[in-house]
Amino acid sequence: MFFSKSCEYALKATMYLAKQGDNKRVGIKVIARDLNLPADYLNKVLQILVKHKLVLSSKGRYGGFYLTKNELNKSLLKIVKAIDGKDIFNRCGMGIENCSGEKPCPLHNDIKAYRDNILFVLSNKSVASTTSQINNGVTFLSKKVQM
Amino acid sequence: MFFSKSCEYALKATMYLAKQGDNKRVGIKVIARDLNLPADYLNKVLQILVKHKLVLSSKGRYGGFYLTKNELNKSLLKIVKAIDGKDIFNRCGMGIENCSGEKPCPLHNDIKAYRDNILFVLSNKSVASTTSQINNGVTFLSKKVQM
DNA sequence: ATTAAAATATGATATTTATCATCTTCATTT
DNA sequence: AAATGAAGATGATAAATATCATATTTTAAT
Repeated sequence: MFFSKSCEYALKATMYLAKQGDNKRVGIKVIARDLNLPADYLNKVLQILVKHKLVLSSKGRYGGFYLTKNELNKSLLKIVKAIDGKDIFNRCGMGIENCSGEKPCPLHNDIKAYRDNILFVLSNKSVASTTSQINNGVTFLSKKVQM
Repeated sequence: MFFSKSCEYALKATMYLAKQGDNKRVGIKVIARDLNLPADYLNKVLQILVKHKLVLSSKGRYGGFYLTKNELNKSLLKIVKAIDGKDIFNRCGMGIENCSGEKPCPLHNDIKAYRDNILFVLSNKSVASTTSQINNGVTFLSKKVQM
């Protein structure tokens, strides 16, 4: 309905890493177990984020995925765009090719208004910003209450 | 990003039929040609709408798909729900199973606001309401300007 | 009655997305 | 240096969605 599954996984995983704090390396198996996600698939997704430098990784023993201050300050929008592509926020809601402000589809203005809004939210929320609410038990990343 | 292709096709086709006016029967080939959509697939989609009584049809020579006042007054939301299912507006944006107001994911409130807005628009816009703007050249259903 | 033109029903194929599995590369510990 | 445990790369499979194709049923005109 909104993001692809890959994108959902990417968001969960980065928020999860953020929650673990600065520079804490976590292996894919642990992330997948805690978030209840298929490990190998999540791995692929994270590798895309690594390529986009939205997540860091180190190989070898005691390696894993992690974030530093730099990654923690990036917006959630960057995660979304890295996985679902740059123009999921531009594509016409009715699938009309050259739908635009000048030549809109019947839903263009309605959809655009609200989309711009969510775009704004995602571009203004940093990965780090989700952590405190999660730690306070205000929001959750999985069915299970705590990890 | 929002609706499935099937749903996009359904919306286009009903708006197209609305534009043709009351009781005007149009065959699938003509609809598909005018909207630039794959005819056989569109056919399948329209048959779902027929089953939901959102579109009427008559078989045989001079048959086709059409709308009456009754169908014209139904909301766009009904089209969407018939094709993409009842709960595309409820499913958690991050894919968390029991995400809810009490136990929200980190994006719950933002996404909910967005979706509620779209839901409101769709439930308040009738199929017929899209016609005049299309006829006035304010909005469009396909690349081609007129049909 | 026959025929033609339409929807309806159904199944096969293709494409996209998601998942599973395996092998390679690399860094760290011993 | 060797062994281990992690990410990285790649390919195979499965599932969901979209598309293509065909045979059947129905209606209306002739």
